[in-house]
Amino acid sequence: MRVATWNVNGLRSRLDFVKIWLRERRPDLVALQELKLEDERFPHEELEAEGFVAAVYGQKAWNGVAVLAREEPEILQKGLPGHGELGSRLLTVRAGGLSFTSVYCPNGKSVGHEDFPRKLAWFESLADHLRATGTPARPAIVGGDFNICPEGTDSWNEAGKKDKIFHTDEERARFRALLDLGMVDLYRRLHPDRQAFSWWDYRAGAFHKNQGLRIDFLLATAGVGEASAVEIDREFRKKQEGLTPSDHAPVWADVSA
DNA sequence: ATGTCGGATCATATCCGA
Repeated sequence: MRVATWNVNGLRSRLDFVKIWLRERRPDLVALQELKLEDERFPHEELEAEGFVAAVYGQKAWNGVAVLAREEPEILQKGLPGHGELGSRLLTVRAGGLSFTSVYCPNGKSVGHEDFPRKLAWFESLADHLRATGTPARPAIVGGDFNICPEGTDSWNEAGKKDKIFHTDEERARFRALLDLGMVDLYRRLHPDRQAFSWWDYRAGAFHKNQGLRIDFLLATAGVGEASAVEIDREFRKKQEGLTPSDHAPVWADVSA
């Protein structure tokens, strides 16, 4: 079974691009983030034509998460309890024999901004929620845009970004706490020394210069087992058939479940 | 280059967020 996560940066603008990727990579379970649309505007019919049934937790203009599955997913959770004011950022379903979560973690803007402590608190609540729902003890995958570089190698400019947003010890401690629940970053486990990024700023030719960050992850519990392949789909950060890509590349993994 | 995107709005230009 192929699972994936992708921050699409606006599903209405990205739909044709997403369809190209779905046809090329044939995933079975996809966590989408940054839909930027309300539930009633989700393109169910077009995605059903591609062979997917979607569960959606949308929001007007900002945020919004969804899961694409091969069979009707059962919704287990919409939203991180206690954090509704930060928008639609979490959706958990039962699909493909897994608990499967799509998360769009808060950006935080900058250290010192009022959003930064909110980001840290959001991560603490995410860990609490996963623990309280017994997620680590079950076959589960949490996929999404975490807006944190867990280690120096996950940044194109670790030295220059020291103590800057996405690179702080505070954020890294919150991310590590998720792993300490009993989850593993599937990409990093299979590629322990590889520097690869999943996001590049649209501005300043960042992609061309490979000035990126690895901030999109598939976190899996022990019940999922080892992935036979995990890739960051850099090809799909490039234009496809003249269509503009998201600023994030998809990340996919082949798991045995 | 504070350089590009997507989306919303007292819209046809400017803002916000990333």
